[in-house]
Order: sequence, then structure tokens, then C-alpha cells
Amino acid sequence: MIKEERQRLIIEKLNRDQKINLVELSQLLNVSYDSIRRDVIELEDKGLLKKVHGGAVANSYLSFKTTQGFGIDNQEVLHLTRKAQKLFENHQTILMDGGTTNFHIAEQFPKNLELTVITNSLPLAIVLNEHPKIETILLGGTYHKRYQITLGNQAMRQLEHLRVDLYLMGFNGLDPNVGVTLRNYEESVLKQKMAKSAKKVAICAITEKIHTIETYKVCDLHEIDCLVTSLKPSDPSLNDFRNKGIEII
Amino acid sequence: MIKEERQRLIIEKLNRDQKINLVELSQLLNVSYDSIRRDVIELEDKGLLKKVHGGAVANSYLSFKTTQGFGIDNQEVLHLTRKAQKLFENHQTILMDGGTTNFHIAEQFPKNLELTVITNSLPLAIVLNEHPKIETILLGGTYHKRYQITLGNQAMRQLEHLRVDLYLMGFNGLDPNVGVTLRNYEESVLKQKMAKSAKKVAICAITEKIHTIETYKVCDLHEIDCLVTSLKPSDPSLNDFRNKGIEII
DNA sequence: AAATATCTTGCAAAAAAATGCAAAAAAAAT
DNA sequence: ATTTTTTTTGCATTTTTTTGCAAGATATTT
Repeated sequence: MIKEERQRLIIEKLNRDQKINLVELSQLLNVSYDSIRRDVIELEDKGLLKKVHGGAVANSYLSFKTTQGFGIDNQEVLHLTRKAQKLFENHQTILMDGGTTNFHIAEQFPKNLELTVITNSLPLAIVLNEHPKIETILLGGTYHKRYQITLGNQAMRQLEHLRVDLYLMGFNGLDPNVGVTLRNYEESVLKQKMAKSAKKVAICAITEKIHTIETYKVCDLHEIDCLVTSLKPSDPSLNDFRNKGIEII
Repeated sequence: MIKEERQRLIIEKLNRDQKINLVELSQLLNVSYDSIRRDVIELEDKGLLKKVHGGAVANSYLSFKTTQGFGIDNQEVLHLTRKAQKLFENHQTILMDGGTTNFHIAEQFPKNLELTVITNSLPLAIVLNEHPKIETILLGGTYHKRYQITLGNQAMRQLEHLRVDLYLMGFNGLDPNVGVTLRNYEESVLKQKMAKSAKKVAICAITEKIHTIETYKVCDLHEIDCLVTSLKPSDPSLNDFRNKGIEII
């Protein structure tokens, strides 16, 4: 069996099941675990799926369906992204970066919402393209294949000329002491600049991300104005955030 | 069995199975592995399939949903885009804008070509994303939904910092007296700036576009260094262009 | 914290591809 | 019909790609 055939079968199975398991697949296709793993890496580099521990999940950018990942509570994401809609008002200019959460939020924008959205995420630009009333501005820069965003000096420079109403920041980790953290250095630098270009900064956190810390720090909590969570605003685990003056939605 | 028949059978099998295996095929058709391999190379040159390690797959095997609707239905476009490959050399930086012709050219970049491609076209960025050796830089700006390109001041400003080896300009009309013309004003302004950022400007013209004139002028012929056409370089209808010192490919 | 599962890395064997060459076959020219 | 030229084919050699394995690192679960 040639590699391409295998990869196609992987994608097909993924579209059917929404998620795949590497061990299972290697048995099913009768090749070593390593080959499957390498296939999945290649497919991820092409932006056709998203690798997770033990397997892979469909890339919603392609399927335009909500992802149902390993360990990600789908209902929670839905709840969260619906709550996040309260952040937006007509005729605002919003800065949104990459990440699946932001993608799902954009997917759910009501048809009559009139926004200008500035983004460095290609998937975001593509979903927003289908929205009748949203004007999209893309930040230029070096295209990062896996994350499907633009990065680098050119994006940074473009931000200098901007002042937006709200920045909806994607992130990996959120901790009351350390602040907002990320897995990718270059992106973290860009996010710092983005935060400085906005009147208000909001983040949207699934419970999993709260109280986790990743490698690169983006900013302290005091730079965050608003936290959207699926928990009740009164939930005691949010005390640390509420005490620092962050509005909980 | 003659070569042509073999090749016909290869294409038929490919259309049935979506993929073929060279070893298998050589046994099936009772010829050496090398002959099959050479057949497949020929078929790939004709743009009828895509060669991969171990066999070949149909052209649009794993390609992106977003890029659909760009299928080549026209023999001339195929011929033209294949000819255009001569324009590129390893380690160059190329500026390419939107349009279907440029899209098809990018689609056919050989997989060992190492380029940096700067573009304002999202579909282009997406096909290039699947190429292993091409680095893509996106120009930022207001996203034009229908053309799927970025436009405006921000793109203009980004160009000021660039100096590229080659600009492959998309266009609507080409006339020996009027020069290069376009249907969209804003885009024509951007293209003027792009031309000024490049050491060399090339255009790729299907016969239909030659001797047609559209509303907005982009530039005079003397700004064009190279014209790729499906006609023979000696064709008398190209005299006007050749006389102005444009290299015909 | 231990146990289990999964991931990463480097390596070597195997499979397939590219290259150059010469024989065979086909086509063209005489 | 025969010679010349061109094209096609198969083979041997080198190079590249793919694959599976093993050992250590990392992550997840119990």
C-alpha cells in the first residue's frame, strides 16, 4: 500500500469518526505504529487534521463541523462560544488571533452582527468570508503552516497602526499567579503586541486550561479585562481572577 | 503492446481506483517496472496524474476543499502553466497575486522547488501550504471576499519594504498599445506597486486575453519583461510584444 | 508515585526512484 | 529492401525515500 493511499484512508476515517487512534489504525491498515504516526504528522503539516496524544482529531477548518476531540468536552466548547457572543457589539473593530476556540466563536456570529475583524488566522478569514456583514482585515507576515496563522515582523509592524475595541486572545494556559501562557514563542510575542493595540482584552477559557501553565508567558492577569468561562461567575475556583478585577462572563 | 495503449490503461485504472502502484502495474501489463515508471513520468508531464513514491494518484487526491472550484478544465491553461514553470529557480523570492492562472501555476510547482512566495491571495497561500519546501509570506490588508485577496493601504505599505526577484502578475486584458488592464480599480493600484517592487515582471496570458482591453490600466508594456503564452514564440500575432523587447516563453 | 501508554529520536534494512548505458524495436530515409 | 536514425526498452548502479525497530523521554492513568 502506498503512503498516499494510507493517508487518504486516515482522512476518510477521521471524517467519519471525528477522531482516530494511532494504535487502532496501525492494526487496521497493517503497518507499524511509526508509519501511521509519521503519516499523521505529514497530514497535520498540511493542515488536514490536528494531532493529539494517542491519535488525531478532525480539523474543523476543513470539515466545518465542530470538533469532538480527545479530552475536549464538546458541550463545554459550545456553551463557552455561545456565551462569548455577549462580548460583541455592532460596529466594533475586533482583533482575533488563531486557535480553535476563536474559530468556533466566529462560526457562531449572528448573521446580523456588523463587525470589522482583524486577524492573523487564515481559517478565521475563511469562515468570516461567509458572513454577510463582517469586514475582515488580514495581518500579513510569514505563514506558519501548522498553526495556519501569519507571524513575524510584518505582522508586528502592521499592528503599530491599529487601535481596536477588543482583542479576543487565544492561549494555552491560564494561571492566577503566572498569567497567560503559550506553547509557541513567536506567537507569544505577537500576542503581547496585540494586547497593547486593544482597549480591552478578553480571553475565553475552557475549564481544562484554567490553572495550567505553559512555556512562554504572554502577559500578566492585570492586562486581561474579561474572562469568558463555562463556569458560573460565582464559582469559587474563579476567586483569584475576580479578585484581580477581571470581569467574569 | 504500444506505449499509448499502456498509458491509456494506466489512466483508466487510476480513474477507477484513484491510485496505482508501479510494481503491481508492471506485473499486470507485463512490462518492466522502468517502462511503467517512464509512462507515469510522461503522464505527469501532461498533468494527468501526480506521481508519488511507490505509484501515482489522481491529481486532486488530497487537496483542500477551499481550493476546489479551481479545477483545470482547459488544455490551454494546462499547457501555459506548465510552460510558466521555467520562470522559477531555486532560492528566489517571488511575488504572485491572485487569479486562477497563478493558482494553477502554484499548484504545479515541482515538490523540490525551493522558493519564498509573497502573495495577497488566500487560495494561493493554501495550496502552497501543502508544498514541502516553499515558504509563504502573506500580505496583510482588507480582505476582498469575492477575489479572496487582501487589498488596500496595509498591503501597499508592506510592499514598500520588499524587493523580489520576480513578480508574476495576474491581469484581465493585454494589448500592445494600451498595455496591461484590469477590471478592478483597487487591485490595479496594488499591482502597480507590486511591479515596482520586483526586479522582473512576468505575465502569463491565455490567447483569449491577448488583444483585449479592460477598464483600468495597470501598466505599459515596457514594464513587462516576460510573457508566457501557449503560442509559439515565433507566432506573428506576438510581433508587437517581441518588438517592445519582451521575452516570449 | 508507580505503572502504563504514547511519543521522540537515531539507526539500519528494505523498497523504490533516478541515472546512464546498451540492446532491441520501430520509424524514416535512401 | 536496406540502411540510418530515432525511440523504446530493460538492466545495473547509485541515490533517495520509506519503514520498522529499539531505547530513552514524556505524558496519562491508576
